[in-house]
Amino acid sequence: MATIKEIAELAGVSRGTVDRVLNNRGEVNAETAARVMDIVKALDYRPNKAGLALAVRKKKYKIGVILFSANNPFFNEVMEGVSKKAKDLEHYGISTITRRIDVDVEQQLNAIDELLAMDINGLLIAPCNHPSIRLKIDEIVDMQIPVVTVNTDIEGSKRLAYVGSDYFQSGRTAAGLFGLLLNKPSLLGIVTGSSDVLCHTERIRGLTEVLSTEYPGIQIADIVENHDDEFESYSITKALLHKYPDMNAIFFTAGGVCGGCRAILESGRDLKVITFDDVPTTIDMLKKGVISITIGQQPLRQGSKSLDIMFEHLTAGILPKEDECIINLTMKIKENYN
Amino acid sequence: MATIKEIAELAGVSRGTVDRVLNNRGEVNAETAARVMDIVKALDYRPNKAGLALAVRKKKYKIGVILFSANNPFFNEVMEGVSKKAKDLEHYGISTITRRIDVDVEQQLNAIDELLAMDINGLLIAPCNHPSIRLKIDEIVDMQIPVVTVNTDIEGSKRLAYVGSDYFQSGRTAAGLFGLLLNKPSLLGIVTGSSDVLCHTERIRGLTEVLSTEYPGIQIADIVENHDDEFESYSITKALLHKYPDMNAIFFTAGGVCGGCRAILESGRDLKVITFDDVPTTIDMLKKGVISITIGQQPLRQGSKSLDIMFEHLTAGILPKEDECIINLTMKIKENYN
DNA sequence: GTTTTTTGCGTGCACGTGCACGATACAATT
DNA sequence: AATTGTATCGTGCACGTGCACGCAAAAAAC
Repeated sequence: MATIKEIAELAGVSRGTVDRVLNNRGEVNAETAARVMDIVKALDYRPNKAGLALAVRKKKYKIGVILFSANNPFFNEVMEGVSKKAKDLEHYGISTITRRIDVDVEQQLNAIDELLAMDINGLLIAPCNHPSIRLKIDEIVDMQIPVVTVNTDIEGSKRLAYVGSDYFQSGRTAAGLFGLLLNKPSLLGIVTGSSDVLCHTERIRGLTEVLSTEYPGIQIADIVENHDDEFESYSITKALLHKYPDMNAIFFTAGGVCGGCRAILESGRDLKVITFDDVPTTIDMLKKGVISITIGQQPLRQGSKSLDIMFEHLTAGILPKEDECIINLTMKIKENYN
Repeated sequence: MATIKEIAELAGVSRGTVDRVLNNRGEVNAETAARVMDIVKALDYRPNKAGLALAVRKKKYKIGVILFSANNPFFNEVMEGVSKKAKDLEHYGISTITRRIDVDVEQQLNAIDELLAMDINGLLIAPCNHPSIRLKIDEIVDMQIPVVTVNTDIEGSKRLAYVGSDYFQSGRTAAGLFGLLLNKPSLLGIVTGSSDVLCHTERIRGLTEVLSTEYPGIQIADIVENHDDEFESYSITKALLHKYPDMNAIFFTAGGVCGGCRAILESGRDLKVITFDDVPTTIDMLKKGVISITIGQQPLRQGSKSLDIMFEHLTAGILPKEDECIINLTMKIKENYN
C-alpha cells in the first residue's frame, strides 16, 4: 500500500504538498497537483486507517444516541450493539452519550436539544415517525451534524442513512412462510399495531401483496389493532379466536405478542403463528410451540452497524452504501433459537 | 482511554519501563512493576489499536489461504469474504497468498508445503477431513504458525479456531422446519453425500434426533448417497421417487442439489424439499418452487470472520471466543432470496 | 582501587497522517 | 532600492506503540 511519503518522493515534492493536493487545502501549482494526482491514481492510494485514526485522535468526536426506553428488550439489544461498537471506537477518539426515552415526540425533541447543547458531532436515533421530528432532523443535518436513523426510518428526511430491516420485505417473507406452512385453504388473522407506525402498515402491505398473487388459498379473516399493551393484546386475540372458529393462522406484525400468545395457548387451538423479533418472551412462546416462526431483525447488528457508519462518515467522509444498511432478516424456530 | 505515556507519568517512570512491564521483556524492579501494574489495572488500560497497527506495520504478516477450487460457487463466496477483509487489513500490514485446489489430500498437502516455503505467518484452510491433514496442521501449529479452519473443522487438531456453521445444529433446524411444513404423517427421503464427510453425517444425526423425539409422524423412507455428481444425483433421486410413491419430502444434506431437483421437477410431484446453501443453482430451484427452504451458512461471513480472527491473534495475541466463531444459519425461501 | 558486569531505567526513532508554521522566490507596490 | 504581498512549497510536531540503544548506579570481579 502506497503512503503519502512514497507519493511525495515519486512526484519530487514534499509530503505537505501531497497533503494539500489530497485534501485540497489550496495553494498548489496546477501542474504539480496534476502530477501528484496521477501518481495517487496509479498507485490506488487510500489513506492508511491507523495513521488516520492516530492523527484524528486529537479531534474528539461525541456521538449522541437516542433509543427507546430501557425496559424495551428489543432496544436493549440495539443498545448492546451500539455499546460494543463504541468500546471498539474508543480507540479512535469516539465517545457516545446515550438517552433512553419513551415513544413520545416531546421527550424525543427534548433529548435532541439536550444532546445538541453538549455539542455532539453526530446523532444516532430511533425516531418517532412525526413531522416535527423530521423537521428537527433536517435542521440538525443543516448544522453539519450527520444523523443516522436506526430501526425505524423517517421518510423524506435529510438523514445520512437508515440502518434497519426492510419492513415491506419482512411482510413478503412472512407471506411466503405462511404459504409453506398452510397447505389447504386457510383463514389468517392479523394482529397489528398503530396504523401510523410504518412497520405495521408496510408488513401488512408486503404480506397481502404476496398472498393475493401467490397464495390465493389463504384468506385474511380480519385485521385488529392493539397498542403495545399486553392485556389489550390478550383480549383482542381472544375475541378474534372466538369470532373465527375456522381461523388456523395468526400474524402478529409487532409488539404485544406475549398477551396474544397467551390467548392462543388458552384456546388450545392448533394455529400457525408468525411473529417478529426474538425477545425472551417471544422465544418462550416459540419453545412452547405457540409460535411457529419468529422473524428477527438482528437488533445487535443494527446497533453496531449504525454506529460504524457514523464513525466512517465522521472520520473518513465515507458515504454509506444503501444496501449494506439494510439488515437481513433471520428466522427462528423451536430448534434454532439458541 | 489511558495511554502508556499517561501511565508512565502517574507511576513516575518512563514510557519504556511501562512498556517493559506490559510486555514483560524483563529487567525491571519488582516494586516498580507492581506500581505500574496497579495503575494499568485501575485505568483499565487497553493498548490503542491505531498505535499498535502503526507500530506493528513494520512487521509484515503473510497469511496463507487454502480453499477449494475456483469453480466451486460456495467457496467463491468464502473467498470473496476473505478478499474483502484482506483489503481492509492491508492497512495493518497484512497480505494474503491464496491457493484454490480440488478436494484432494495430496493437493492440499502440497499447497500447504508451498505456502510454508514462502514463510507465511498464519494459515487459513478449508481442510480435507483426513488424518494426514490433521497431522500436518498440528505440525504447523508446533512451528508457531497459527491455523484457522474454515467451513469444515478437523476434529482433535491443534488449530486455533474453527469458523463455520454447526452441522449438527443445521440438521436439527432442518428437522424443525420439516415438522412445521409437514402436518400429516409423512415419508421423508434423504439424499446425502460421502459418509466420511462430516457435514453429511452430522446433519443426518441432528435431523434424526429431532424427528424421533419431536415429530414421530415423519418417517424416514431411505437414505441414498451421491458423490457431488449432478448426473448421479439426478438418477438416484429419480430412483428414490420411483421406489417411494408416497414420499412427500426430501432432504438434501449437501451438493448435487441441482440434478436431484431436476428429477423432482420432472416427476411433477408436490414435495417439501429442504437443501443447504444458496448458490445460484439452488436459488433457481427455490424460485421455481421445487425447493421449499434452503439453509444458508453465510459463506461470505465465514471468509471475513476467519481472516479477522487470524489477524486479531497475530497482531494482538487475542484468543478467539468459541461462540463467535460459529456462524449462524440463514433460511431462504422464494420470497427472500434477494 | 580499578575495571568489568549486571540491574534498572530513560530516550529516540519509526510507523502514516493532519495541520500549523515557516521558508523561498518572485511580482507588485511604495 | 526597500518594502510589502502572493504563490508555492518544505518542515516539524503530535498522536500511541514497539523496539533498539545507551546511560547511570550498584554489584561483582580482578
